[in-house]
Amino acid sequence: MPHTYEYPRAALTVDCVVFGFDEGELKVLFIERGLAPFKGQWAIPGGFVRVDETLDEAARRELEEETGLGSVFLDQLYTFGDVKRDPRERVVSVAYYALVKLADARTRAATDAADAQWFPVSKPPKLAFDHATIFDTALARLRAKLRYQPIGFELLPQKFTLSQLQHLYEAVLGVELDKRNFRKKVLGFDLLVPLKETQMTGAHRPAQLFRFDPVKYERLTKRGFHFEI
Amino acid sequence: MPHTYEYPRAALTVDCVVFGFDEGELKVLFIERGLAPFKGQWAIPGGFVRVDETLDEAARRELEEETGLGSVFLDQLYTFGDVKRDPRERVVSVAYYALVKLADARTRAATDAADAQWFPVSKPPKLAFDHATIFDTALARLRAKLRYQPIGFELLPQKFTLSQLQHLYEAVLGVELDKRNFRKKVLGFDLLVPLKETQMTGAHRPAQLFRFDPVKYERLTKRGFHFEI
DNA sequence: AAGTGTTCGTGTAAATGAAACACGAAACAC
DNA sequence: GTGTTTCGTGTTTCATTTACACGAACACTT
Repeated sequence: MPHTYEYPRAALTVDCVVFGFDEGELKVLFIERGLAPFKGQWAIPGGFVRVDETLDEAARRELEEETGLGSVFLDQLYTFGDVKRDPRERVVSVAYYALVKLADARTRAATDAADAQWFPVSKPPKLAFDHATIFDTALARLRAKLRYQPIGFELLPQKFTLSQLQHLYEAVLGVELDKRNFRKKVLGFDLLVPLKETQMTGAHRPAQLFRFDPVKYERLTKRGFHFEI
Repeated sequence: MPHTYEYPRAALTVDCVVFGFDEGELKVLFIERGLAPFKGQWAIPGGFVRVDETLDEAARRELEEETGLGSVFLDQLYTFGDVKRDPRERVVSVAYYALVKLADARTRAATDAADAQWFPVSKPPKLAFDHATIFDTALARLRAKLRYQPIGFELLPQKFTLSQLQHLYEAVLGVELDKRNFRKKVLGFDLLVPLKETQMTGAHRPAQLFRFDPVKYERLTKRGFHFEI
């Protein structure tokens, strides 16, 4: 069923830069293109926006279709509209970034799509289209937001220890943090609730588990509160 | 000349929230719609993206066409893609915000388009489409960015005094700032160069004029420097 | 020429927040 | 029960931020 318009129209896509935290380092998910152009090269998962879905819905749908990942943190990043970014025709892409609780999801959707693969953000493959630019933008945004918004938890299991959280920050931001000061600061925000469980891994004292409380966060943001690590 | 595609496509527009600083308060420019839908209501200036221009180019072109404003600071804001945001058909809008040196431009393009008008941001008119949401988003973004990026100058004349800058910050952020601390901090960034001129207005000691040095700013950002008011 | 009104430009002390730092507690392995 | 490993906690020092007042420069009035 063809569709006709008076003036030419750009195609509209969403692309989604998916981040996960695994083995102590930040990873990003790319998929291998099966079709030309850039056949065989790696790319950011994404696809066309349908006329009856919002941009957010399109991003979630594509993510689910291409990677099997559902219910992740999703945030709009930037819209890329260079005229020649796709060699075939004019394509404008609304880019998102997603944060995945990899440790929770791994069992199910380890790498659902056979052609999807996790890469350390420090060693991305050569990417198709302008996807290297999109990836760079997403990584910069993630690092910036991690400092002043409590989104680190989105990369950890629902129950996590303060050490895990600290290691996440250290790995993503590339800095060393003082243990006592870090705990003082994070707990001072009153966003984490201690659980009645502890985590035992290895031959040492068990660690207190926490979870993030989004309700408390909502309340605080309305009172103009400022998170910063 | 009709254009036909296999699947239906959304129309793509850019909208541009234009801010200016005048009479000690932050203003925003809206234009009155001459056509249905929302005929007679106020709206954010904008229009369709052509297939042979980037999004930034489209935003600048529309701004020039509808308001006569050229060479302004322009930054992408967010992309709005709700399915029903335009009652006629699916329209996705890439929103920008612009900062205008009103005092410089006033003589020429006071309000070039007869149907354009400046409103205090505290008293916007009823707006067409979802433009109230876009405006709110833009204002929030401007206030946030003003704190941690040196963009305040974009709303002032090229040559300005520190008092003018302070009043701008106070008006936009809605806070009172200490004069001595403000000057200490701003000059400490080493982004402003004192000119060999002073500004004489009224019967009192003349004020030193400064200009913003974008080159210095570039150099500093590459060294991971952090601006904050 | 002297006096008045107004904004400009400047330094220091107090208070607050950030950074540095070390050791006992709890679990498991042997 | 001894050894090994990570967990959990306070205080002091240093740096940054806040609070605050008065002489200087000019125009205008008398």
